[in-house]
Amino acid sequence: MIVTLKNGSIKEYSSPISVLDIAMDISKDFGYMATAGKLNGKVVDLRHVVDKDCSLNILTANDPEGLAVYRHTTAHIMAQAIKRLYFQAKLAIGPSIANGFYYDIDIEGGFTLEDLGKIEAEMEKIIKEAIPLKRFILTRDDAVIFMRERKEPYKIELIEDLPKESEISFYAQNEFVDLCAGPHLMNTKLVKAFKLISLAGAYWRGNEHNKMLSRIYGTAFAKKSDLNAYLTMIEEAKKRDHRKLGKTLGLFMMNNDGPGFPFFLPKGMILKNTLLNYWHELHNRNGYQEISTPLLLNKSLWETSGHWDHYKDNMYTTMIDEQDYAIKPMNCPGGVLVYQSEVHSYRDLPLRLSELGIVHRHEKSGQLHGLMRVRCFTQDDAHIFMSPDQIKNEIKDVIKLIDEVYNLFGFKYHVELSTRPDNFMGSNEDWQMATEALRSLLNDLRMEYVVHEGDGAFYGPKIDFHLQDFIGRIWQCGTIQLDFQLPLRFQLEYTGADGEKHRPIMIHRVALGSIERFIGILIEHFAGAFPTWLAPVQVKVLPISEKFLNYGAQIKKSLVDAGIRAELDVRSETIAYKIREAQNQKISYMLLVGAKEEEMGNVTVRTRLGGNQGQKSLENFIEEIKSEIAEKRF
RNA sequence: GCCGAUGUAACUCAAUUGGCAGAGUAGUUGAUUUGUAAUCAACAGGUUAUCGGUUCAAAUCCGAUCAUCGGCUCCA
Repeated sequence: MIVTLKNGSIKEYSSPISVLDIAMDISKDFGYMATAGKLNGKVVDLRHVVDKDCSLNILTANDPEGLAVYRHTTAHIMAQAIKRLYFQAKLAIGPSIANGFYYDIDIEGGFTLEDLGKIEAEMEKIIKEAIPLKRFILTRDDAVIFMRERKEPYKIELIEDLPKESEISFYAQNEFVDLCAGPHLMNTKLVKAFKLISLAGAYWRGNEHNKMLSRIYGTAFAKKSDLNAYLTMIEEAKKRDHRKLGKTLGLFMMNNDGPGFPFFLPKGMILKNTLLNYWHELHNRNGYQEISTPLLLNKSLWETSGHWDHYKDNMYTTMIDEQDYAIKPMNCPGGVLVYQSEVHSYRDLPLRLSELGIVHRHEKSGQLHGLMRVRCFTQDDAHIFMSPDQIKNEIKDVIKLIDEVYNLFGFKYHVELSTRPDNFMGSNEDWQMATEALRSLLNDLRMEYVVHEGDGAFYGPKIDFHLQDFIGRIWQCGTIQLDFQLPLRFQLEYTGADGEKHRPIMIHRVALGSIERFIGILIEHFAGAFPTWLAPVQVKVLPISEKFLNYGAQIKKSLVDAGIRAELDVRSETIAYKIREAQNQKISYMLLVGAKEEEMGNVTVRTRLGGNQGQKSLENFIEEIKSEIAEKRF
C-alpha cells in the first residue's frame, strides 16, 4: 500500500495501518504532536485505519485544522469537568471556533465567573490524569437509548435528526462519553495550554424561540507562549476599542438620555467632515448628483414601498394632524419621489442620485454597540435609475468606486452575493434575472465571492462588501442591491428611443455603509492615529517656554493660513510634558519652537513615530505636509 | 428582546463585607520658564445611575426601572 505524504515523499506500508502509526513512523516527536490526519483531503482521526493507497498529511496543533481538533478535545475536557462538578448539567454542543472553542450547557441557575475557576482547576486534573480518548460506534437506535440512560435530552435530539440507518460515533474518556463525529486527540494529557475566557447566553440551535443555554467560551494553544501571545493580543485589541479612543481623543460620546444616538464632538466632527469632503469629491467625479430628502414621511408612502409590512416594528412613528408618519429607516422612497417629480427620457439614464441620508432604526436594546450599531446613522446612499442594458456597466462602475474607497484606507475586503430571501417581494422570474445578472457580472470581473442563499433584501439580490478590521472582525459596509420592485410599486417610467414608456431598474448602493460605523472602524483600524489628511489635529505647536508663545502663535497662524489643522499648547508646562500629551493624543507632527528656532525662523519637527527630525524652515515643513495631505498618504 | 455581569468625582479605580465616601489622573489658581513621553503646591470636584423597601444606620442587603459591557438572536 502506497502512502503519499505532504512533502511529496512516498512510503510503503503493509495494510492496514493507523494514521497514528504512520505519524510515529515518520518521526516519534511528530507522532506525539499529531492531532489528526488529512486523508485524501479530509480530516480524519489518528485512530483511522488506512488500508489502501492514499495521500496523507499529518496535522499538528500548528496547522489550523489540527488546532481545531486540539481545541475540540479541550471542549470535551471542559464538558467532562462540568459533569464532574455539576452532575445535573445537560450538554448541548461544543465545537471549536475561530479563536478557541465553546460548549453550550443547560444548567439550573447558570454559571458564575467563580465557576469558571473551579472548572479550569478540574480540567487541569483531567489533563494530569492522562485519560485516553476511545472512539466507538452505535446504531442510531442504540445511540438514543444510550443517551436516554445518561439523561442528555439535547444529545437525543441531535441523534434523532440524523438519518435512521446511520452509524453514530462516540468518544469516551473514562466516565465521560460524548456524541461526536471527531476527530480527537488520543489522550487528555496532550492539551498543554488552555484558558476559559467568558460566559454568555446562547439559544439552543441558535433559534431565539428555543431555550437560552449557558455558553462557556475558552481557547487552547499548542504552547503556553502561544496562549499568552493571544491573551496579550486581546489586551492590545481592547486598547484600540473605538469607544475608549473616541473618549480619550474627544471624537464622540454617548449619553444615557439617547441610547444608540451618538453625539459627535468637535474633533470627531472634523474627522467626519473630512471623510465627507472626500466622499463628495469622489461622487462628483463619478457623475452622481446629490439630493436630500425628508426625515419624516407619511405612512402611506412606507406602505407603498413595502417597508411598513416588513419593518414596522423597527420604525419610529409619530402623528401629525391626525395622520401617521414614520421617520425614514431608508432613503429609497425619497429618491423614488425625486425621480417621479419629472418626466424622464432614456437620455437621462443612468440617473445617479446620491444622498447622505440620516436614517433611524429601532434596534433592540441588547444589540447596540458604540458607533458600530446605533439607532441613528448616516448612510452614504445612492439610487441609480437605468435601463436594463445599463445594469452591467453601472454595477461595474459602482464596484470600481467602492474598491477605490477601501484601497484608500488599506482595508482588505471580500465580496458576498446574497440571493432571494423567504419574505421576498415580486416575481420569481425577476428575481432569477436580477440574481443571474449579478452572478455573471462577478464572474466576468473574475471576483471571488461567497454566495449567501436567502440573505438578500426583500426587494432584490445584493452584492455585499465585507471589511476586516484589526481584531479580525468582519463588518459589512458597502452593498449594491438590484431592485425591480420599487420601480414597479411606484410605477416609475422613462420614454425610450422608441417613444414608448419603459420601466427603469434601480440600484441601491452604499460605499461606506453607515458613516458612523465606518468612523468606528477607522478608529480601530488606525488605533486612533489617523493618516494626516484625516487627522482632526495635524500639527501641534509646542513652545519650549512661555517666552516663545508669540513665536508659536505666529507659526500656528501660518499653518492655519496654509489650510493645515494646527493647535498651540499655551500651558506653562515642561516641553517633555507637552510632548507626552501630544503623543497620547496621537498627533503625528509636533513642532517645537524656542530660541534657536525663533532666531532662524525655523521649526524643530518631531513625528509621533520617528521622534526628533531636526530643524527645518517653516516653508519647507508646510510644503511637505501639504503634499502628504493632498496625496492622502498614510 | 433573551442569558450573564456591571453601574462610586470628567477619567481609572478604592472603601477591611452594614458603621464619617477616598486616591491617582484630568480641571482651576498660584509658583516655576523649562530642549524631546509626567515640575511643585493649594483649591475645587459626590443625592454612590434612578425610584422604592429592609435597618438605629445602606455605596454595601432586597425589589423595580434605566444604562453600559460580554454573548445570543436580529441587522431592510
